[in-house]
Amino acid sequence: MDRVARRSHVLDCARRVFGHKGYHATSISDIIKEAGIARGTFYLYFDAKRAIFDELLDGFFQRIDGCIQRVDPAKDTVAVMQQLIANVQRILDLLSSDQEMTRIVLHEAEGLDARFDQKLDDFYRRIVGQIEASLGLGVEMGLLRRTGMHLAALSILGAIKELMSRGPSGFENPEARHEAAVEMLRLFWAGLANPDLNRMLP
Amino acid sequence: MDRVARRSHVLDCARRVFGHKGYHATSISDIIKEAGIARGTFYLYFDAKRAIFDELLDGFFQRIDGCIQRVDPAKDTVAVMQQLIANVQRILDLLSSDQEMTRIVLHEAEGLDARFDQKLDDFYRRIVGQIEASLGLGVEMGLLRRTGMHLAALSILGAIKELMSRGPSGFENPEARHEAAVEMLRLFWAGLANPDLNRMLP
Amino acid sequence: MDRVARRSHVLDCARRVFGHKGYHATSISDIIKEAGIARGTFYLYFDAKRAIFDELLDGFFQRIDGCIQRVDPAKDTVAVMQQLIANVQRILDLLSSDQEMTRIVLHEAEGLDARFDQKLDDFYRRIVGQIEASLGLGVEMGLLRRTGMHLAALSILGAIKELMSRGPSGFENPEARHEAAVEMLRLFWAGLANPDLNRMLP
Amino acid sequence: MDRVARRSHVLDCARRVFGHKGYHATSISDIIKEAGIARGTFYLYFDAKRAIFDELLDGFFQRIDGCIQRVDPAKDTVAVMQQLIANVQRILDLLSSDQEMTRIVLHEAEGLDARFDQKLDDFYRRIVGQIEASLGLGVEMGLLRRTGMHLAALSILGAIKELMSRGPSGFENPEARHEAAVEMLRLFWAGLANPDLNRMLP
DNA sequence: AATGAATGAGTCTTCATTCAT
DNA sequence: AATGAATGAAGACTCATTCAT
Repeated sequence: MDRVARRSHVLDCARRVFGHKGYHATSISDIIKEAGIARGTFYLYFDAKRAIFDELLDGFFQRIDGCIQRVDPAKDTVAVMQQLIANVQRILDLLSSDQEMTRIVLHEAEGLDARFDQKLDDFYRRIVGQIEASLGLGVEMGLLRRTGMHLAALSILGAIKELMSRGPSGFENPEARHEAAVEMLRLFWAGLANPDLNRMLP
Repeated sequence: MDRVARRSHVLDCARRVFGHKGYHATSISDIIKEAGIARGTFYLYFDAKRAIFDELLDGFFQRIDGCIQRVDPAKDTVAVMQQLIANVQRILDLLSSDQEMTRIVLHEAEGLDARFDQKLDDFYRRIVGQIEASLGLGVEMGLLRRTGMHLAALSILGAIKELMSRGPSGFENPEARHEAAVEMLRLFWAGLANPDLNRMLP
Repeated sequence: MDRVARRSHVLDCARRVFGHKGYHATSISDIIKEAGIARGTFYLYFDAKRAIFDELLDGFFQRIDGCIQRVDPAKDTVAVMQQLIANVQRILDLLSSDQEMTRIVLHEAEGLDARFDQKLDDFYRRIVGQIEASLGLGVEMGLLRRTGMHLAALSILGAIKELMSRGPSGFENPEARHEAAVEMLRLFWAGLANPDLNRMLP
Repeated sequence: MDRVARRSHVLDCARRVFGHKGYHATSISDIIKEAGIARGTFYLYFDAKRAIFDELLDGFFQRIDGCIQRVDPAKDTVAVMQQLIANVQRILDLLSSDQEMTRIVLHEAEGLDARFDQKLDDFYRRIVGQIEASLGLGVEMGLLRRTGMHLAALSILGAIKELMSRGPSGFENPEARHEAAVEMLRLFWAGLANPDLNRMLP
């Protein structure tokens, strides 16, 4: 096994163990046992326990960033909606395809270390920024109202996080994820109100 | 200082340190240094590090539970809305008043220990259940549509969590919190769409 | 309760606890809980954990010493034997009547502390000395052979100790103890007797 | 130093320290100081303080078990006696050669822990059983009387124990040990012998 | 490159003893 | 005399990291 292959093998194993036991409960011993390498070998590839965790996080964040695509301001409202739905769905798909990292990010990655927290915070702010940008586009197109967009962006992020944490477990099914993405759009686009009553709002 | 006062003094100090450094990074030494007591004294009041953290968590959860009040199904829609806003605001007020515990629960409390995680999960499920119950009431009153209520409940929880994690920092101001509560209601009740366009939704 | 009564009450309780849990596993907390007194009160009556244990040991040793009575060199061989049997039996009786202390001395009292070990060693040497003196009397009377008396004395002590440690459990019955005393005499007498007198044994 | 050598080096050191200070008074720090290793290294070879003590005990018990050999019921009474003497002497030799473990077992090993006590008790019962079996052989051969064999077995065990605890200190000399073994046989044989055969003793 | 033995700082927890009330 | 809160030294054990082979 060459350097690169071994490196990524160890990363895989670490991800599995971290996802299973959490950061603190995972020891270097766990990782090298899973990877079938010697103690010293681990430090040949990674500087420290923190470093390998860091790297897992970075890779995961990058993949998520890749899911979000700039919305093309087509004239057709439906086409815009579809792009938004597609963005959400790509994220749900990715998270579902890497449940270990999802679990790590949602449940284990906070409160470990000031540097980790900073990185995580940066990531989330970036996500929120991108959501806000998308919403801004909708505003410009006259599709969305002008106020409360920051709160909305936070809510959308929170909704995705809760969905993955505590949502229905049938998410291995891609259609369930599509359905969820559509439902999210429906919720945030149109709200919960009975359509007939919508106009009484202040 | 009598037993009760000292006990709550130690709890306060522990909360401060946990909030600052996180559960794992906090050692008993940190707590007793902050509290100005001897090592043995700590164990006179608390069985273990876990126990004091547990107690902090329990107390906080209880206070949050106390914030949520059953909505009275008044005939007047506005009155219902006001009750919902009041619920959200009470929660925001509490969380703002105890930022250390808020930080602990949001950022540090997961992934510590199977028991803690269970407790936290139970708490969140309870909250989601209460939100769903409130929404169900709205459905029965004909105010809200019938579908997607679970996703909505998760989103509302997620929204509050993100708001406290990453929301505007001006939350020491009670009016800012009131404003946020109103805005949340507006968002979830009516959605983001430009009111004129609402009816084009599928 | 006056000073003296309380003191001996605490001693009793300590004996019970030490006998039950052993010296190291017994904490001051155990003792004061059993005695129903406060922590500080314990130290009003005893200097330290060691001190109360010491005192228990001393009292017990004294009582055992009191069991052993100088053998009167009667002309009648049978009378001598009876005195020896009576000595052994008194010891067995005492040990049976205070099983806690017996257990402590046999199983817990060694290896605690150089001073304790010294005290215990002194006690056992004294016992061995007394047994040797008795045997010496038998030698002088022409009843016993002249050699190997030290080994014999050690064996008799060892026999009693093993009997109490690992012997039949029916020792609550005084007759069983009498029987054992007689049997011990038979065993050691025949081994020690002046060969010419051996055949007079029962 | 390779793994095996280091392991047995640590065992040796631990035996020395335990023998000197007793189980409770010995800390891991004492052992590693004696062995010249780091704290963590100790735990590389042994799971816990209990574990290393356990291992010392087990090894010692095994060696003692190895000393006791089944008596061959030769026709020649003297040959039987010689075998018995040889058994006793092998035990005395072993105990003399490992005075630290002897001290530990006799003075320190009881009252430490329920599991240790059980192990020790099992060991002693096994020994007593083997002595009784030997005596039973003598009974079958018509050499010994039929009664009191359990007390006799306990006495023989007790005798050996006292001999090693409080016996003459000249036991480094193998001849002194031989002499003692012979003397023990003389004492107990005469006590146990079938009265008809008593006079054949030397 | 790979190994795995060695390290030692750091953690939680216990408990005999003291001392202010 | 009695109390019981407070003390802090000491102990067992863990584990990320280093380094000689």
